[in-house]
Formats: sequence, C-alpha cells, structure tokens
Amino acid sequence: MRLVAVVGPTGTGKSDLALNIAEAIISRGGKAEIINCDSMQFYRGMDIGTAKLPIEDRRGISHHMLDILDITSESTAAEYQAIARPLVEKLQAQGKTPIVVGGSMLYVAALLNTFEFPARDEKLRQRLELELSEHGPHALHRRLAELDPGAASRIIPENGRRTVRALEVVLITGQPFAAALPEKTESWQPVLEVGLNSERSHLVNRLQQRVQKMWQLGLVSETESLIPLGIRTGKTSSQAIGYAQALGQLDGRLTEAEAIEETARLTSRYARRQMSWFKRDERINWLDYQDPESTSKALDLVYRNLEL
RNA sequence: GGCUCUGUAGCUCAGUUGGUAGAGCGAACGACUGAAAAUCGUUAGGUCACCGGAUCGAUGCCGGUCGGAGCCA
Repeated sequence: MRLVAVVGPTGTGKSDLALNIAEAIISRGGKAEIINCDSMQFYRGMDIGTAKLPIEDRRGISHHMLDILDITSESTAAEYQAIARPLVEKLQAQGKTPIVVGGSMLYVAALLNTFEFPARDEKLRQRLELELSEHGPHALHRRLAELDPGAASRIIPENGRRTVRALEVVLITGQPFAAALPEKTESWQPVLEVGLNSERSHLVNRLQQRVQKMWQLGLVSETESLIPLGIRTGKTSSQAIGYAQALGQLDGRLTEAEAIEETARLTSRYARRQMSWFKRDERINWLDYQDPESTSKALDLVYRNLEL
C-alpha cells in the first residue's frame, strides 16, 4: 500500500496531520508529497476563507492541486479524478507516497473509489435546467420515472438537481442510472485512510472561532479583491461559504456580525454533511483531534500499513 | 402620567368568526455517481407571558398583573 488519505470535516486539523505524516515518512527515508482534495482550495486567490496553508507553513513539502483554477472556472469531481489519478500514479512511480488531504466528499470518492462518472452533455443539461426552473422538479421526476423507474425510485421527487443529472445520463446513454452509492465502497487502489473528527459540539465551537479569525485576517478585503476577477459569477467559487457572506457585508446586505454568524452556521452544517458522507466509508480509521495521542496513533497506522 | 399597539416553537412571525396550533430559519438525523462549501428528505421542539372571571369548553372573550414598542403630555 502506498497511498494515504486524510479526510474528515472542515477545521479538524487535516492539513497539519498530513504534514506530520509526510515528515514521518521522510524521517524514515521515504518520500512523500501532498495532494489537495478540497474543492475550494483549487481556486487562486481564495486563501483565507478556504484555510489554505500558506507556502511558508508547508514545511518544504510539495503540495499539488492547489491554486489550479481561476475563480471563474467550474470545478467538477470528474475532472478532478481525471487529473488526480495520473498524478497519484506518477508520484508513486517516483517512489513517493502521495498523501491526499481534503474534505470534499465527492472528490475524495472520485479519487479513492471505483467510481465512474457517466457522460455529460452541457446543452442537454441546460435544457433540462431550464425545464426545471419552469415546471419544477416533479414534472422532471415524472419523466424520469417513465424512462428509468429504478433511478426515479431512488431520487426524491423534490430534488431537482439530482433528477436533472439522472435524466441527462439516461438520455445520453440510454442506460439506466444507478442513482445510489454502491453498498460497499470499492477501492481504486489500496489506501490508508485516516479520519479526523471529534464531538460535534466541540467542533461547532471551534468552527465558530475559526470564522471569527478569518474575518480578523481580512477575508472581507480578500473577497473585495476577487470581485473584479469574477467571484460573483463563478459557478463553483461563488458558492464558497464565507465569501458569499463577505460579499453580503460589502454590499451592505449584512452587518459584519451577521455575516460572521451566518458563515459559522453554514460551516457547521457543512461539517455535518461531510460526516454523514464519510461515516459510510468503512476504510477510515477515525481519530479524535482532541486526543493528544492522535498524531502518534496516525503515525503508528502509517508505519504499520505503508511500504516505506 | 394618558392613549394605542404588542407578548404564540431556540429565532422571525402566521393563525384560530371560542373546540388546546402552523410556516420559514435554526437544531438533531439522513440521502447523495460530472456544481458536493452543491442539491434534497425526515424528525424533535409550544401549560399560545402570568393570575382570575363568564363559558360545556379559552391561546382566542372580559378584568387585572408583569414585560416590550410607539404616540401624546
């Protein structure tokens, strides 16, 4: 096994643990590099709000998949998979251990699991989305039920987004769409997964403080500087938690206190969704970030499982 | 001090011409195959401010108490 992944909800110290793991591997004569798997850290210029590790804090370890997109480009899990997998293989061929770090659930799955994305058709998608906004999700869902009853039964009629994607796939491929996660996750290749988490109430508190700090560090002015670059229109980047609220503050729609409060709220809700996804990945070795032994436990797992 | 309005779920507020209540947000839980920091579902929360009265029956009507807002002096 020559692949490590550090996953879990935001704000649990994944980046730091990944660096510790990398250093531990190096101290044993191995080589290690880090691959980011946080969908918002792809964006150039989005640093404070994504808690991106500044270069001076990277301890000389190479980081990949950071700052690879302009704020106006769309990011997708399928593209990530297409880029990250060859990267993993390349590093491994060089005798390096890639350490994947991030909390973007679908992206982690796309990289680590046997996971094939069915085709996409931008024009068809646009037509379906138009239909969704005109007729609502139920009409589309009825159509899906005719074409692919199996998929329809697994997608709640209210969920327009997923119905659109299922219809898109069925119309392009003529094949039924699974519309459900596999019972058992199949690994793309053997991987040591380490998960970081703690009691929810503690994490919520911690996230609240982290958001506070982002404001102190200047998230609002960072956001302001991204306006001319198009943060308002970026399909993916404009959805980043914190940036949307900072824009609200800049527009006078929110007071600073409201912007901070809303950001903290959305962040902890996001953390919950991350957990509800990661929970089902039985490969994950969960550690409590409050446990002072957590780092040494993680290193222990590394020493026992990896070929160094 | 006088007049008017007001007190319903953690928050913002609907509502019941008298038959013990709802929505949005939040919370807890969950789903998830090319936007996933997305999209969506389920559930739990309420002696309807308090005390008394008339009524078969009050959150709703009457009286009072306490709290909030506004106007007048």
